[in-house]
Amino acid sequence: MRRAGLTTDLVTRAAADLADEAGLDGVTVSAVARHFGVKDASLYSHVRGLRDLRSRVALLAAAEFADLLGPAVAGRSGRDALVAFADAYRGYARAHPGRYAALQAPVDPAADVSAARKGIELTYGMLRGYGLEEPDATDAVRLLRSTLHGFVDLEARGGFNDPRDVDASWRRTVAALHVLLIHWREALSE
Amino acid sequence: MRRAGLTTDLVTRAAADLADEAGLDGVTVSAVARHFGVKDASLYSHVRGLRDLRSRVALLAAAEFADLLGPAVAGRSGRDALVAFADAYRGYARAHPGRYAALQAPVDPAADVSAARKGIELTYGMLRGYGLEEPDATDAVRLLRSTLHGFVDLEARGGFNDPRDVDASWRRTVAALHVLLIHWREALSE
DNA sequence: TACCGACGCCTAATGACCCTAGGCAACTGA
DNA sequence: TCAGTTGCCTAGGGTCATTAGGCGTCGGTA
Repeated sequence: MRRAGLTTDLVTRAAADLADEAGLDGVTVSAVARHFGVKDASLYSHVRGLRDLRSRVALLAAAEFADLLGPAVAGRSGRDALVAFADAYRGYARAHPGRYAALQAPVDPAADVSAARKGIELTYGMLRGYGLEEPDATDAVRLLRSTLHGFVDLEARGGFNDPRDVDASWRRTVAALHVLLIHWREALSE
Repeated sequence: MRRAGLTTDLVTRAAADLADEAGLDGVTVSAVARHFGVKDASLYSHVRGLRDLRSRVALLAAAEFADLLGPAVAGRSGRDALVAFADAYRGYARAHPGRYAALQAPVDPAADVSAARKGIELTYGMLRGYGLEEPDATDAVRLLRSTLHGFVDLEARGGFNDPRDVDASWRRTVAALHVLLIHWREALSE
């Protein structure tokens, strides 16, 4: 009987692809097993279970995401960096909706969170060009993450029904964030 | 054998409460049946199935949400209206995380979407005080929804790890949105 | 009050899916 | 070549969604 030649990595990649196609809820042990033409139980040698599988997808996505965002901001600053960062962010979420969703799921505390932290650090680094210091930097990062995530999440769920071009709204949104960050100090002294 | 006295409405309410306690994924036919001390199959006289049940929770939430947001903005305008709106928005999401999550799920096309539309209209109405016209209004509504939803969603998922006070970040975020809306025209002509 | 029809809740049964335990065969390296 | 590892399997138990069909309970009517 031929072996399928599974590995933890192969299984994780298949799960990630499945997530993008069928949604994060579509990532099931059975579905992945089916994809490899293998019985459910066979996957348990490579993956601890469903939680573990989804966790691994999240980790994979976090690494990919950071690898995309890093180059986007490298060598840029200010508005250029923000636009590149935001476009890369939205681009990933659109190209890989399931992976992006996995990214939002609560992380297994035992997992390696370095990739996730790298993403946050990239955001802080990008904002350094706007000259914000604590606690403003934290507030600004939160605002930025909120807006980008919110837009992308609503878009993925089909939350924008109006015919008005969503791309245009996106550009406006990113532009608005830029204006905000520039005038942060003077506008928002508490 | 005593009857439990179920109705579609009772079942929906129980499901909504369950969503807030156990998350939207915790809303299952079995769990609701268990709550009433009834067999799973018994619920199918009142609800078409799991999809229908969750749909009804979303509808219930949409109505509650609109009933909360409406009074919050009534009689206010400008910054006051925005702050009241935003605080009511976040307040609902925090008090009813499962209902809020249900609100984001794709709506059954056959369902009554009037409550959802009412929420959007409230947002447009609130922005009227800022003197925005199309297409700026649509862009502004999208930015607003994105930021509020993003913040609330990240907060619910425990996405804000820093010790810095999340309430303070929220106030800053809402203040930032206000500044943005005031200067929308001059700052963002494309 | 006695009956009757409607329907509320039940049992039974199927099919997904998650997961564990234990076995055999297919690779791997000495 | 042969032994050990381990990849994948069978068997089996549990939860959950859903359908079909039955029975007893309740409200209304004679």
